[in-house]
Amino acid sequence: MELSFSDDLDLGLIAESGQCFRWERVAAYEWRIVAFGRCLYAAHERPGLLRLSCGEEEFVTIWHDYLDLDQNYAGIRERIDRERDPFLASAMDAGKGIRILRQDLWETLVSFIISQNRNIGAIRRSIELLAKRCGEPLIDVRGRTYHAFPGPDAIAALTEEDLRACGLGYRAPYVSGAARAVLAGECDLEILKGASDGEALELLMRLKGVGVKVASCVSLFGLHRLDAFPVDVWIKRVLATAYPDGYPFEAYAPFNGVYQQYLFAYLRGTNAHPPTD
DNA sequence: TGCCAGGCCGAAA
DNA sequence: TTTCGGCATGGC
Repeated sequence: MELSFSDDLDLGLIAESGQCFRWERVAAYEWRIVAFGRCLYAAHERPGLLRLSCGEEEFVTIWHDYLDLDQNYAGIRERIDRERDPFLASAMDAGKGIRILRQDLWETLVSFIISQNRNIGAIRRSIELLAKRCGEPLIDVRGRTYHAFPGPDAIAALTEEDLRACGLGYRAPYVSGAARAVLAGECDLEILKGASDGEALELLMRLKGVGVKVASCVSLFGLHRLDAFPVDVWIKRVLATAYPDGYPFEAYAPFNGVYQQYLFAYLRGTNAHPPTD
């Protein structure tokens, strides 16, 4: 099907934004996206028009929400006083098209436990190995195999050796522990979804291997708490250099996480853009 | 090859 | 309460 859009939406920027790890570039303007046990091919056909490999029904039930298409990102950008914060203004110009995906909570939790102290390429690799090892094998619309992200039961059933074979290193017991905590109900994903922002952070950090940074990423990308503000080495750097007198968290609420994402993408120097002609 | 990565844990100060 | 060493591994 075709999807016409007028708000921010740049697949390349989203793919490289460090929030998702199962987007694979398959052509200049086309990505293969695995999420919620499905596989979607999405391509920039021309400005304002995507071509999607799914039908209307799957789009409405899955991908519309996944892409957060009910949120107005241009409006979120326009809240910023460009003269007062020229650095963020530049970051937004470069990152126009980024959206915060509504990803599966469990997958997001595991992904960001895996993410600690690793670069994005290595995170992708581990998640793919994990899915191959114990995720359900499926066939996409082009006949290629993909693997659904494994549930807590499948991951809990793996040995530490299995997990280390996915390149998890010392994070293996963290991933295993999270799976067991969810299975046992000690970490209730449904309760997390209904918790306040502060409660969600606190509950997530009860898991071993989940500190404030990972909990913030899970809040932002898995619970869609758009005010969550993950601070990694890149963000720490920009706070010290571009905002030596403090960062205006209060003024930027309740979208601190969205602005953080522009800053992150800007610092990492991603420059993927859809066709403009 | 070395440096670094969407950091966290546990101990020491 | 803050600081700091150690940690597994792979990308660049």
